[in-house]
Amino acid sequence: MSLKHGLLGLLNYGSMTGYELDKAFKASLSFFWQAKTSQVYRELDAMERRGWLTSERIMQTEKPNKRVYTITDSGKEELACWLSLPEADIADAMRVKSAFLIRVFFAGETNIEQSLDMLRAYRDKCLESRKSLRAAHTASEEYGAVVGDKRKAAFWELSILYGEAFYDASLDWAEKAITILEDRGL
Amino acid sequence: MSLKHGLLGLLNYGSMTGYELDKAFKASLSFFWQAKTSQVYRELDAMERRGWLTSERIMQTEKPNKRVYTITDSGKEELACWLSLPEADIADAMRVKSAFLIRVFFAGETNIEQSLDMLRAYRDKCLESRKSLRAAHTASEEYGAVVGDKRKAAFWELSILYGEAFYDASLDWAEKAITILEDRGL
DNA sequence: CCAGCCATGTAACCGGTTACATGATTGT
DNA sequence: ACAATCATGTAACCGGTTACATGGCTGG
Repeated sequence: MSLKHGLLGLLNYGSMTGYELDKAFKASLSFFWQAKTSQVYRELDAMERRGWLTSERIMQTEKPNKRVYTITDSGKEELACWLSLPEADIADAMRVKSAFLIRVFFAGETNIEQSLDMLRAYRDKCLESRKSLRAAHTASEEYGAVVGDKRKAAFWELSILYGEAFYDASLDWAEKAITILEDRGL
Repeated sequence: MSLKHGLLGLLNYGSMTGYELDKAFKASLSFFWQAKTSQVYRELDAMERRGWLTSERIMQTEKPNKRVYTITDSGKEELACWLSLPEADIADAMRVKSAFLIRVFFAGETNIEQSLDMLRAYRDKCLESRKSLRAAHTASEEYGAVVGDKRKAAFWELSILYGEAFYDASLDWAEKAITILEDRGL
């Protein structure tokens, strides 16, 4: 149930509308978790029913009406509880799912050009993602300095560092894989 | 739809029962994709309805009756088609989902000991997974030599190499993160 | 005697995806 | 003129998880 807890974490920084939350989620957590706008609204509803949030409808004339969500004490408790789940649950949280690697596993069924194309496309995507993370990194450093909370900033940095390490490793692998296939003529 | 295609790929090596497929899936593809036994049976049903498979019930007296699945030409076509999807879909296949990283992102809300415990537990799990992949690697090398298909064996190796690179990078990151937090006293 | 393997599934539920609907304001 | 931004959702569907049901044979 990570989407709910991701949203709780963001709302813990301050009250927001569903629209703003959706954008905040996509701007910060989308590297580790993806959610469609329609799902965000549905989850907010469910969270309010559980008493983790309250919402207030605000009428506007110039713009569409909006609904501002605020985390409750019960929601803060739930967040704290989720953040301190024991180590046992970490194995679950670590799990990798990659359709790409299933394709690699079965790529022996395709021809040489096809498998090399696939790997080259993967390498290019990794390069692209790596570049956009570099931008995110500098943006986060500046933001961290503004906010002034060194502890929070340190963890934001760490999560970005993870992403960089991940893409660097993926890139190295892709380049090595391409070289191996080219050299062996497979 | 990776589970369906993973199962197709395995059935393409030879006909099997649902039970055997489930075990084969868990033995080979479970690093990149996880599926419960009950889901495997459900997917096999759906795949048969689509005409990708046929099944034959085999009565046994000493053991429970079984049902052997065989890939059809239409299923082989579908597999080939999936394996040659264009680069556009690779971005989708690359996507990372990690509840653990959401926890890291919000770990600034918890205390020092809690966040260090979390990172140490993560590091330990990585070490464990890394060790079991080393075993899988040697097993795959031996199996590859027996099968004799160098091309297939090369891709099995590559997918395991990916896993090793992934866990090595995760481990390095975790150790670095622990050092940073300890040094800065955060 | 009990654990574990063999072998099949069903039912309910939850979470994620796709497609659709509305409609005013602001900037190029 | 056209796209983007603001702002809300609904409905149907698909994929993954949890819990449950059955039952004989084999090895420690």
